[in-house]
Amino acid sequence: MPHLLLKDLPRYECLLECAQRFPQLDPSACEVFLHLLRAGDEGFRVIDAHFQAHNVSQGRFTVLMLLFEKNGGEPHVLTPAQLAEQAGVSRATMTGLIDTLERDGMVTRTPSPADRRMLSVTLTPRGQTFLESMLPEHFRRIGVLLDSLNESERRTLVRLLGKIANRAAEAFPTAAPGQA
Amino acid sequence: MPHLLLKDLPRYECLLECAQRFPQLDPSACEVFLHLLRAGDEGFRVIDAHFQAHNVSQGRFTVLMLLFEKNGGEPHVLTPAQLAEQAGVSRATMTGLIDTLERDGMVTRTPSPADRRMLSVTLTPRGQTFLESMLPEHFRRIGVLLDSLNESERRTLVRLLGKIANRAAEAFPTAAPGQA
DNA sequence: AACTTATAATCAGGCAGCTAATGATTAGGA
DNA sequence: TCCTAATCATTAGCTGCCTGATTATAAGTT
Repeated sequence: MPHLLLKDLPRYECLLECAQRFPQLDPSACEVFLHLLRAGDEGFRVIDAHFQAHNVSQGRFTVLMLLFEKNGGEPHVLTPAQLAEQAGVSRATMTGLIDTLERDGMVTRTPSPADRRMLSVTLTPRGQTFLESMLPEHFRRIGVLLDSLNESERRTLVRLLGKIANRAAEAFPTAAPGQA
Repeated sequence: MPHLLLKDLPRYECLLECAQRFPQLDPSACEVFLHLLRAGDEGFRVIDAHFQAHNVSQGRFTVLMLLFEKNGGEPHVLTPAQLAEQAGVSRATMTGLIDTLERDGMVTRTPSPADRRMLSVTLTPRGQTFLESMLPEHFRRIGVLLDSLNESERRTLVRLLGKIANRAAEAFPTAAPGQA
């Protein structure tokens, strides 16, 4: 599941040595890249452990959050296709996610009166309660992960991470975006 | 496969609104966290597309790299257990990875003369050639991803990402470390 | 009405990682 | 020597995600 399958990152000297053999290797770029994957993996591991304790996967959690009724907003009723689009997964995957969530009583499928091909997916009261019970710890964990960075460092991090993500999307656009 | 299943990150105002309902939610921490997962996912997507073009998974690539003979180093012959340890996967998973790599002629298993329970896994010439042919593009992609950051920004990023990873490992240690 | 095209949701099958259980071998202790 | 415990690799079966094919419905064309 993790993106980086390495217990320990290679030392910088090792990157330098490797760069002699492969002139394309930019040691400081590789170092940043490895740190990025590791930090992402570690952060994900922390929240995923909490997910597993509540018997929910990242995918199912995302679906619940997309359906979650915010403070005074409308009920957020979406079709499987809309959910798949916003979650960035294929419709087939979304079918499976909704299957599990429906079996667990978190969401319900209701046929659409206008178009019989379509369904509406709604969060049940049980799903609402579930989220409200687990979200505090979820947010607490994220807060702990970042509590050693001050506001200035956080702004810097957001800016630099944004640069990398934008560069990735621009230089290597996605070939087949999910379900175009 | 990605860690973050969201096409678009929530707006900051949305985090602020949510924070009114959940006092544990630290908006700037959440923003950094979302950016971290997204940047990690995007970076991984870029190198994984290259892996797929060469019919290799992240796991198999890691095994090949662990066995890769550096400039003048020794041949890097390892047992499946050592590979699993260094790659951070279970031994069962490593068995499967080696199965595939051996079927493709990238590595060989040889019985250990000293201890008949053990094997040695070795990179074949074909595996060596394979790595040498794909690594330049691999490193090139990492260079492109980071080419909009100067050296100062890279050092900052390494430092801040390191802080997060260390905080994660320290505040939320892994419960069952692979195969202890 | 009949035909074609597009779209919604689903089904079938695959792959990568995991845990738990198994068989073979080694090491240590009485 | 024999018994027990530990270790190595493997197998079997699970989950979560994926792609590609399938079925039902809708909409446009003639």
